[in-house]
Amino acid sequence: MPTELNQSYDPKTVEPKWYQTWEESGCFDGNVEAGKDPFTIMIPPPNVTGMLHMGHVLDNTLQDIFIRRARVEGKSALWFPGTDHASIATQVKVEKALRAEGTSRRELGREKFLERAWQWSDEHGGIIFKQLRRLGASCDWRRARFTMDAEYQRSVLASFVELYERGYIYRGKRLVNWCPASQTALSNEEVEMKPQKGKLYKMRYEIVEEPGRFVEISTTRPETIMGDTGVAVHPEDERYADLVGKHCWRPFPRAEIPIVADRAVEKDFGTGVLKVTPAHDQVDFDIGQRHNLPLIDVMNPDGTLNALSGPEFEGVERFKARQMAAAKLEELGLMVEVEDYENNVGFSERAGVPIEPRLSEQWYLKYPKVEEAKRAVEKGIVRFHPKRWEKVYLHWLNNIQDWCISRQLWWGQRIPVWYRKGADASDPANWHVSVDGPEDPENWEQDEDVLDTWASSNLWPFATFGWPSDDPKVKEELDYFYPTSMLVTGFDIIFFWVARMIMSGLELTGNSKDALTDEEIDQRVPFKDIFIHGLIRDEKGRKMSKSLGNSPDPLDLIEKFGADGLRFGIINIAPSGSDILFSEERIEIGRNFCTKLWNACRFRQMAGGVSKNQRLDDIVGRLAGSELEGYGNWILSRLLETMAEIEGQFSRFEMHALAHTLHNFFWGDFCDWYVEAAKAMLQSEEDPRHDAALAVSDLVIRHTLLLLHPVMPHITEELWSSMGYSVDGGFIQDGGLLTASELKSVLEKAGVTIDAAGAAQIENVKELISQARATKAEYNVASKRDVTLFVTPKDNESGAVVEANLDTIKKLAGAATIELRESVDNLPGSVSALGTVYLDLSSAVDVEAEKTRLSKELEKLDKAIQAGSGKLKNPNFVDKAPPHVVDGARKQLEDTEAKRDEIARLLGSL
RNA sequence: GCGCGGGUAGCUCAGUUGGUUAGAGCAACUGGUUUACACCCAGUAGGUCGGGGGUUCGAGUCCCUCCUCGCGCACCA
Repeated sequence: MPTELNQSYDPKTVEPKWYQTWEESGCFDGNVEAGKDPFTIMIPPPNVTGMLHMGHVLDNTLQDIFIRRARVEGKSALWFPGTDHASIATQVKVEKALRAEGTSRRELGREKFLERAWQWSDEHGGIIFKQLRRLGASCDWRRARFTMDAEYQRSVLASFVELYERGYIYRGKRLVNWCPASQTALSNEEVEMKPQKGKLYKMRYEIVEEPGRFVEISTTRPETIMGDTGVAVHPEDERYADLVGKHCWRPFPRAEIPIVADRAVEKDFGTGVLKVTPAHDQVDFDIGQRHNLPLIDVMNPDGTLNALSGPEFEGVERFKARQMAAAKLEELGLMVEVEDYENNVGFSERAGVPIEPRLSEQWYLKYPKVEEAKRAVEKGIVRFHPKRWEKVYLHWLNNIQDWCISRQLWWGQRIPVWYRKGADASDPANWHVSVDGPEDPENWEQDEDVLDTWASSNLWPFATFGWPSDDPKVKEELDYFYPTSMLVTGFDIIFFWVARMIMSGLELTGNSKDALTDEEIDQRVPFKDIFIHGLIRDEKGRKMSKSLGNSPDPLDLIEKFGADGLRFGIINIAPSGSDILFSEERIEIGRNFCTKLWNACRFRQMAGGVSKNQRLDDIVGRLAGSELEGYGNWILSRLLETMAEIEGQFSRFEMHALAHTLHNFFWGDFCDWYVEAAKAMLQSEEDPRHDAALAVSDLVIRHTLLLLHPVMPHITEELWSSMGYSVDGGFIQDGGLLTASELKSVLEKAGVTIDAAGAAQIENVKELISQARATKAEYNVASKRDVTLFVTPKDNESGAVVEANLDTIKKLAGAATIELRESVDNLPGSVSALGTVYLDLSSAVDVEAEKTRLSKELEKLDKAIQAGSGKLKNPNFVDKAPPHVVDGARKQLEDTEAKRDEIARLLGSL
């Protein structure tokens, strides 16, 4: 039942009301529905303890738009929500809390620590779900999954076991990126290279075989001298050729170390001599391997030096040790010089400290189906939007290295490997790898480590459904919803997450196979379209961050602008694929648009009779048979154009343009022109156009609501119901949005035809009105509503159009009378396609001002004519350009010349 | 070093395959309460499309080159 709208729109009451109604009704539930096409999006799971920030607002608004559009189109839409345990991030937070209490995870022990972590995630978790609800996210909350749920954990362990059995997972001892703060290994992707200002120390080592002779060596890390087990030069470096095979003295602890030749050394850098510390540098490690140099690890896991570095360094923190080592070199007279130096240092992304290459034993994944993952994108089975991200993705895959998946953390899925007690743990014969563990656990010890967070989230598109399982329901749902329709995320996790999901989907969602056909790829990929959006930055282009305090709380913005206002605002300012400069001012447009929509509907309600709105057929029936008047024809043709435009924008993922299209159509075309023109027809109920004008309004509003609903779900739902469109209390999502061509044929079947030529005439009428308004403004009578206008029509047809639209022209231009004349002299006028419109001034015309204005216009037209005629005189243009372009140019020139002549005449008549 | 993206009105951005006199929103300015809306209405002004060269009948759009800003990857101790 339609209800009367309040004077102003209040999102604070309307939005929560509808959200609750929706959720209670189960209308967000995504179910297998035979006969309906599925449309699935898996949410990029936010951190379980995370709070909603602007990035989430953008990401989830976009997802909700696609999901709700799918529902309005009659698909079975499933938006699958959940949260990620964020192993390292969460553990860091819990440990921080423990430190504040004066304790630590080690003191607590694994079991107690995990209790605390669970407690933490229970307390802080779920907040973001509430916030997403407030934003209007239409997730199927029944299904919400957490990556630490028992069932999900089993999926993760099952994937480990499966990949192990298929030979992709192995254990290896090598240099890893070690984070001394979190004391865990990290993957290459978790290391961020940052330029650092430091020192380059040039020192000298004495040659053992030639006392008194020294080689000079540059280093940025003197604290690792104690781990040096060699010195290397380039094999073709003549300066040092005679030294290769000899030895030099490592100053402390003093020892002889060999001089080797290796191609990894850059001749031209520094002195061309490299100190080799195999245990603390990747390049050095490789050199060491090639020359059988021993490894001396001089550091503890926490970044302090150990006993091997000598008594005076033992227990000293690494940066302190650097200074001490430098001082000691000075003392020994071995320092040659120290200069300021900037180089790139790897930082732990989470803990923010420099990582330490460290030798340790870890679990690695050799990525499966790399070739297929490339092929999926190269062949367009999986498509990035914008397309340029394909290159980034492929580049990463082309340089892919095995992934270190074990973490020395406790919060996460514990690696499902057991080692036989008392046996050689390095021998796989003594391993037990399974989801449930050995049957005689007393004889085994489980691996202490957990898996990298991303090693669990990369299963998200299928593990959430219960994979792997023999349950027919799981199979049925996967068959129906998987591969999912699209993924919406930021470019910052293309490597971390997107690429890995594709590879795990390819490997795990079917039988073990060495190679896949294109068809198999098509069935196994986790999604078909990847919509990559930019990051939100502040108005100065800086990243939003807590420390800068430049990140607004989305809930404050919702308070101010409403969730719908914020949603529209953020989409409206988000250019496709590049970063978004956020400013609150730019969100206002969303709130203003809500208000406009509300008021336009309120205006329509005041005219009465909205109870006849229910079905599309009802409205179309009210139009049937009668011929559409000009503006009605025009706005309906604009509606069909707009609908078609939006269909294209959805298919091309142009959400930014979508917002503009909707805004322009509803505000610029419907409110500013149609409604204003319709006022003239609504003035009297006897006006023969009265009922049709109402029906046209109803048709436009109905479709605007349907088109806008994905972007602004709450207000459109409220209006859908208040304006009487709801059938038996049904939601707008069941409104059955037709395509532009479907709607066109529905109208045609009812005898309502949209006439393109008629619509073009109205565009001309609009132009004439604008010209009249401009002339009035020029003479400072813009606000007078009783002026007289004269029109000298261009031809009979134009005259007829003006006659036919006389009352709306009067209304919209603000004139009491309009007279059609053969000619008019001595009055200011403007030229339009239909003819010249003059302003009748009772007072004298400011001839000089008018001359200036017209001369300026004349000048502009002359320029255009010159360009146009020059073009047409050019035989090359006439011969080579396609005929329609030449005709267009000719027509253009004629029109412009006519306009020029008319203005010249006006000017002359003054 | 390799790669990607941007440089169009004061600001933020559109500008499909090259084809009318390059658009929008905001800000500015002028004038306004008319059957909803000042979160409004009407109007005005503002751009040699980063520079240079080329292809073409025709270039904001294609090619080359340079400048400039941002980002990613790699990395020499």
